Amino acid sequence: MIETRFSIPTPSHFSLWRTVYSHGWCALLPFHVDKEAQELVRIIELSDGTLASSSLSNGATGIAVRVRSQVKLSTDQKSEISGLLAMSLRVEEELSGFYAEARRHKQYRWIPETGSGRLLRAPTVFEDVVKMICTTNCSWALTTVMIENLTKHLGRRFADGAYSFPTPEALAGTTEHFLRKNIRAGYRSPYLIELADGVVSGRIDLESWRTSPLTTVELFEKVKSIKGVGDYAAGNLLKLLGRYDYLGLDSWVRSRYYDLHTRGRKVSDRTIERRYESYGTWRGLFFWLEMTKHWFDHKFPF
DNA sequence: GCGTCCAGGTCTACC
DNA sequence: GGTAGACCTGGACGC
Repeated sequence: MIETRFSIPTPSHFSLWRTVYSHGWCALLPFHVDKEAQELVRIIELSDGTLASSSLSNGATGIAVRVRSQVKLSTDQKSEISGLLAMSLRVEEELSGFYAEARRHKQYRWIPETGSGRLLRAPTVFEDVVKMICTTNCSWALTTVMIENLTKHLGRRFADGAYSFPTPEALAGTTEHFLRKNIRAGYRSPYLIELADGVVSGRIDLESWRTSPLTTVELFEKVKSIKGVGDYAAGNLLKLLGRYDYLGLDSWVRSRYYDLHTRGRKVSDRTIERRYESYGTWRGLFFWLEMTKHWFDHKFPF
């Protein structure tokens, strides 16, 4: 095994572990947090099919990256890995406007101070969409089971025994019966096949969403045109595309809101949305960070 | 041990 | 445009 090391420069107000633990993605394979080594680990599949294992930690000049591969990586391959990791960690996302807005509100000043606000995403939109569909209408425990099954049955095995996330081609090459029986994806199975088929055929261009010229409302409708993606999933996928106009309400976050703001009393979604309207296009990000602030009070980063 | 409910919802048919 | 019912799974809960 050949080891390569490099560093990814980070902007001010960047926190690796606030980003890694920004939501549940770090607990879904191929992402894995090695708490003992204090590293975020994942297998990356490069555009030429090469597999590599990347380990990320805090470094003196940014994110310290350690890559293991079976062949010596070319300059282009190292550059591709660096780009994919930087993109997943939202290193280049412009948040100065968001932080300026946060400083205007006493209750949100902790956000720029802690380097919060960057939401971890997968190297591909395809992976994000598949995972988001697998979070719908089930417990988090079942989501982790479905994603683990997907990677282990349809991903590629690296030398260390870890797996990559399946490609659209790998998913499209299965059957609804296989996904129901082996992945435990249930009624989501035909949705996943249809998504993968659409990507493979070129009918659906998911990767273009990250640089889409569409308005956020238009993009929201486009995301929702994917079978299995409704208001909750589309709202949260937009956050991973850098657009924060939607709250992405689900039962967990509603419950959290009731605990924080209404002493446990249920209120309508419209009431929740009204509370954050004044934060404009950043409202979804303020909302999510407020709902999850307590995670870092108790158990994160280590 | 068994039945029911529900969890980080969505789709379709029907009104 | 609004809503009821169906849809996979698996853990929690009550009996």
